[in-house]
Amino acid sequence: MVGKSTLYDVALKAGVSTGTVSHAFHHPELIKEDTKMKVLDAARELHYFPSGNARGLASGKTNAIGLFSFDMLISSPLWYVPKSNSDGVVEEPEISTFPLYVDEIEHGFELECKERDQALVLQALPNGKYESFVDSVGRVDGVALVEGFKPDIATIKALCDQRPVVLLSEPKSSYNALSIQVDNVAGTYALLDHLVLTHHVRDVAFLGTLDSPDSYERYNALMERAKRYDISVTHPSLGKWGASIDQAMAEARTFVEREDFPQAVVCVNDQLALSFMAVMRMLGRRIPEDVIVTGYDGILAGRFSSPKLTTVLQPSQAMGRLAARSLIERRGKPWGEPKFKLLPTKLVIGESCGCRRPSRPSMDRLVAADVSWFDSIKMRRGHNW
Amino acid sequence: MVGKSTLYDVALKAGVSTGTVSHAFHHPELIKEDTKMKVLDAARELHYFPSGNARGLASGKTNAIGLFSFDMLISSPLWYVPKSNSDGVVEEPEISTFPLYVDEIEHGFELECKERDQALVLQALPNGKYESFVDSVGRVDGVALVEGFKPDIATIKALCDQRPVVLLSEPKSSYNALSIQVDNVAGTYALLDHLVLTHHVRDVAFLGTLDSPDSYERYNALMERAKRYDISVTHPSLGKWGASIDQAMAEARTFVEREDFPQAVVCVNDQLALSFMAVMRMLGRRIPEDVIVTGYDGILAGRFSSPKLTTVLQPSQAMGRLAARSLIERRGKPWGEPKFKLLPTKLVIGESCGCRRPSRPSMDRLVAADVSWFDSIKMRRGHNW
DNA sequence: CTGTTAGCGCCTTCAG
DNA sequence: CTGAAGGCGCTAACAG
Repeated sequence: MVGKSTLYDVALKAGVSTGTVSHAFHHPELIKEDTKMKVLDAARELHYFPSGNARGLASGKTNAIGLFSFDMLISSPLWYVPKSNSDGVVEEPEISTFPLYVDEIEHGFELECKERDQALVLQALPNGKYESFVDSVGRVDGVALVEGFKPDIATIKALCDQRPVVLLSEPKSSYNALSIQVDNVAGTYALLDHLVLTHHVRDVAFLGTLDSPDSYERYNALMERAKRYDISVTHPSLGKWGASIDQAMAEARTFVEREDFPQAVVCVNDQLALSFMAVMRMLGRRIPEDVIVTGYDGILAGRFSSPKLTTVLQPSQAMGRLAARSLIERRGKPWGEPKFKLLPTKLVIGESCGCRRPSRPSMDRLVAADVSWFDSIKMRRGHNW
Repeated sequence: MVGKSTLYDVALKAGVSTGTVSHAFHHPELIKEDTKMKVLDAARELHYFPSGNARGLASGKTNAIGLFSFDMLISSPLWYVPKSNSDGVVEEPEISTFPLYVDEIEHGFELECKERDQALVLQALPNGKYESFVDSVGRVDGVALVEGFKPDIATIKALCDQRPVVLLSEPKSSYNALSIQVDNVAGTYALLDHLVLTHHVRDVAFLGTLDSPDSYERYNALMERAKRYDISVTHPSLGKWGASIDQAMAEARTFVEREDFPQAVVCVNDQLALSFMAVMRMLGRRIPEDVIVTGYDGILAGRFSSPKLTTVLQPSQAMGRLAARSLIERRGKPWGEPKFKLLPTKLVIGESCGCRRPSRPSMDRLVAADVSWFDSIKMRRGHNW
């Protein structure tokens, strides 16, 4: 009863051989309808759940693809912390979360898998932990690695020769993998063009550490474009910004008092931009009147911030979908050569750059704007409302 | 080079036996430091990735837990479709998504797995497809099933005797599984109390099909509580609401013209509530002036809708976390008896019930309200800003 | 059409 | 401390 039954049990019960049982599942056309039914019935009665491991081992594939990240993927969301109301009515017990950049990638990945009926294994690997990485890789037919991975380079390279690998947010490489990246350069150019041409910005600071390919590209592109307008770009250190809110306030205080405090602050991502805006506000500075702030990524929270964040939007979901699709289509076959795909970015004008928007986004716009919104809602529970 | 190397290759290269290699990985204390290093080096040089399947087969565990849903999990999000601006400035290329109820559950599940360094397999199963279900189960040591599953009852029951199973949004059952549900009754009571006592509602309609344990409970609780106040509850059919927006408009039109059109509409979930509000608005009705609308779940979109949605909030993330944690702690061992856990709900007052809020939620509140928001942001990229 | 059998890659006693 | 060997549950030839 409690014991798990195996293929042998099924064969025994059905009075056939194991080969036949296997055929009944995978090559039903090879056996008689009659015996097939016998087998299926037996399996059902025994509550037979085939072992995925044994299957995989025998057939040489795991039948699953992976999305691994070495850092904080799936992790800390952007909290929305409700304050208890002045009249005491509202006191929400659970904090809501805004999906971030990697969440969107992940979501796209999942959507694609779901639509293709693919199993997906998600794993967050402790950064730099060689063994866990090596371990996990053996569990999937192909894997997408999210930016931030820094295990042994040679290992990654070898992996690319053994199975299909997608490198997300990575520039063109010499690995036999598919690297997918967004067009940071075009996005940055568009951003600076807007700041300069529309808002007459003459000096900007780039905020954020250069610790990923994206951040490098963004910084470099900004420097590059700045030459064209002959404007200055500083890159002030954030110091202990991330240590605590007090530390961030301290850093911000020194920053605003510098005589080269800029007209515009280009943050390396939306999270930083949002927290920077918040801290500025706590210091009594207004945005965009006192300082213009922009971000990168286009996360949902930025559309509901006040002021609405001007940012360089990335097709994060599309990125995730593309990764999954590519992996699935390779069916375990590694790329024989380096591949590269550049996804477009798009400048999204908010209010934090000084533009005025007609109104705050509201759910009114949802339906009014596009019926597909409605269609998407109704899908969820199989039209059962 | 391209061939995947196995344990044998490593043994050969290290000049030891396969058993020793295995020991080097799993029982290093049993072998000499010296030979261990030899093995590890060999493995590294060969870029040896152990087969998860073989490991699992030999050790009898998959080392992963699953989150399965039989329907639309991970699926259609609530789109935010940006309209291109009147001044033509904004034309956002990608639609953003609001996470829904199941997304929050999933997120909690993932967070818990990540924190515990657990691999997680996600799979959306075609509803009622017995085989794919049976297939997928063999890939994990334990599984959480999201509401909406309707495969062979006996199969589920048998599964519960073989591995740990968590049933989400399911009432107490006789299965040897852990069922987790939210307190719909208390939530509904609180909701109706508020509507009656604060807004003097005398008649309400319950909107939504009764096709899940939660929906039944909500409806029943509403009926029950209504007795106490001696008010009437209708349950109008939504007809082809989900078919298209035109159909929904048509349904809504007949509904508003009924002479028993109620003061308040209690929708079975937030999505329905949001789309109902949208459709009402398209028909020229105001909310809450013309009709009060409420939902269930407490999804993020409802906090940014206009008017802000009054709803019965569920601790969805906590539910996901609890499921994952329970599964991990069982380590493949099935529950020997039915278990049940009831999670609390909380009435969240918005504006759609007629209450007035001091202000629209804005990102200002984020920091002002709670420093933990800041802390949560900074975590993301390992403090590297 | 069905049965037989040899692995798949690894782990784990059990000898040595 | 290390090597040898059986077996985990299933698939896929290959016979019959």
